[in-house]
Amino acid sequence: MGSRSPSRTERGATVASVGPPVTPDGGVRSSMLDMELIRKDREAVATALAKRLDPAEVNRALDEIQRLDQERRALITEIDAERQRRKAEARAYAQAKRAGTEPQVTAPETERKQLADLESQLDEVQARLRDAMSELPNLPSDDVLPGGKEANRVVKTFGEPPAIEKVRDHVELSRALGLVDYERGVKLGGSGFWMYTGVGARLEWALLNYFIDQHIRAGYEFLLPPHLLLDSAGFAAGQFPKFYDDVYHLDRESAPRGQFLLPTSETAILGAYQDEILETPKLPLKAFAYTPCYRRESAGSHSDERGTVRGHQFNKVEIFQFTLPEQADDALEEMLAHAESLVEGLGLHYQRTLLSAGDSSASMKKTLDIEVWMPSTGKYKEVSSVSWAGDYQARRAAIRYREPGGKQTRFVHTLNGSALATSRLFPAILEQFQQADGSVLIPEVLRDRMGTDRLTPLR
RNA sequence: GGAGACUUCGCCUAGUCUGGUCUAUGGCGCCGCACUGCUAAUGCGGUUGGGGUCUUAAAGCCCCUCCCGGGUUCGAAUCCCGGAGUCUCCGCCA
Repeated sequence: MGSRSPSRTERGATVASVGPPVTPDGGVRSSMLDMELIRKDREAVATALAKRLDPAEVNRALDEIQRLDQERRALITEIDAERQRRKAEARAYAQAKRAGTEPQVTAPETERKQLADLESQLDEVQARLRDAMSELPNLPSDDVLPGGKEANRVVKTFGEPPAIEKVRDHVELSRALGLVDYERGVKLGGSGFWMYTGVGARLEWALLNYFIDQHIRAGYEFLLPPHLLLDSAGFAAGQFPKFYDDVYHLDRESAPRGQFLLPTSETAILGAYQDEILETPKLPLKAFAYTPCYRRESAGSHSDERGTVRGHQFNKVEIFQFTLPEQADDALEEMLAHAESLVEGLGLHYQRTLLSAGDSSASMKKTLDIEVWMPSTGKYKEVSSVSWAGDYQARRAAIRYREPGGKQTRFVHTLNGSALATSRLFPAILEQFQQADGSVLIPEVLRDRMGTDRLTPLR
């Protein structure tokens, strides 16, 4: 995979090709946004993008893209014509030879060089086009508000903050109940790691199993993917190039092909279907996966991110759907309701927030967070993010379906949602269900799995 | 880690030794049509995926695609080099 130009990551490190492993011939993956839409209705694209980017910057990027697109098509026309000529000549040569006449050879040396020149020009233009395109985020959905965090809207609330006389935070509770060994976790993995112990490990596992059971019941297929993925999967999900430096990479020595530890199993589920044409009757295709998630996360700590709230490795179950475009709305609602039913099943107070354009991740048209109440900080903390990517990820991953009746292929829509991340539910459970005597009540749905209805302090 | 076999348009498969008429064979599946009271069977036709061009659209035309990348050649599924993957055997190993 040689000729692709290096791309720059956010922190300025030059990395070798994080692009898709396809020929740079303008294949299906060459656009992240629909190039035809940019050609036909640039205004609409610019307006949508301006919800999350500086308008001047958007215009500059679109100018560049359209210029490269034109250049690309001009080169292709030229190259195709040249190839056609040479094919015709080769055929004439063969015919002449068969007929016994002396075949004509026409200055092949210079011609070949000329064609090679054009081809390398095209390679370069396409690499630049792809780089420019892959920097562009998805077009936010119509109902998503422009702006940053301040434009997020709470759209739903479930339950009430529990009345707790003297709130103890989850770190204190975990220690007192013997659930998490922070010190030994650091001894093993360095700062940013912890170790669940004893009943803490059981609680963690019970949560995961509760989710898994519910997803199976809801018709999602259970996947346990590799945790080490090829770069192409990171690109497809839209995590690369932007977050290239935020994941753990193996060194060239041990992984010559470039592999990284997945930051979420979303990357794996999407990547699993790269380059495939899904059977239309099987859509929506529903799958979920459990994996730990590995993230570098910037160093430093906030008072409201103590304990297990933010770390380099945490457990998450991820639900995912591949749908027809017209099924996406319903799927989003279904996934949200499903994820929320898990939190409700645990009896936790939470709210649903519709994220603004600027606060949603770049690959998504629309994102809703499920945020659970943390008594110790008096804030809500995200335990799930449910998103609709439209065809953005499907384009990058080349995942299509066939139009019924017609034989045209189209890109599927993808949706994903955490369901759920335990590292924040765990503290929320401890804090919301703490009792005056220092014990913590176990949510009913976990009691069978835990073999107890209450966690009591170690003596 | 070592040795060998292999990778062809959804699946199976012919073609690779001996480069051109491969513009890729045949079967299965799928789609359409015909026949039949219905089903089955049969017959005929279609069926890789991309890109470019033209068009209101469709059709057409052109280019690429025989695992990937490079090379040789007027011309590569076919020859050469590098890589990936699969299988078999051997070795090693939590």
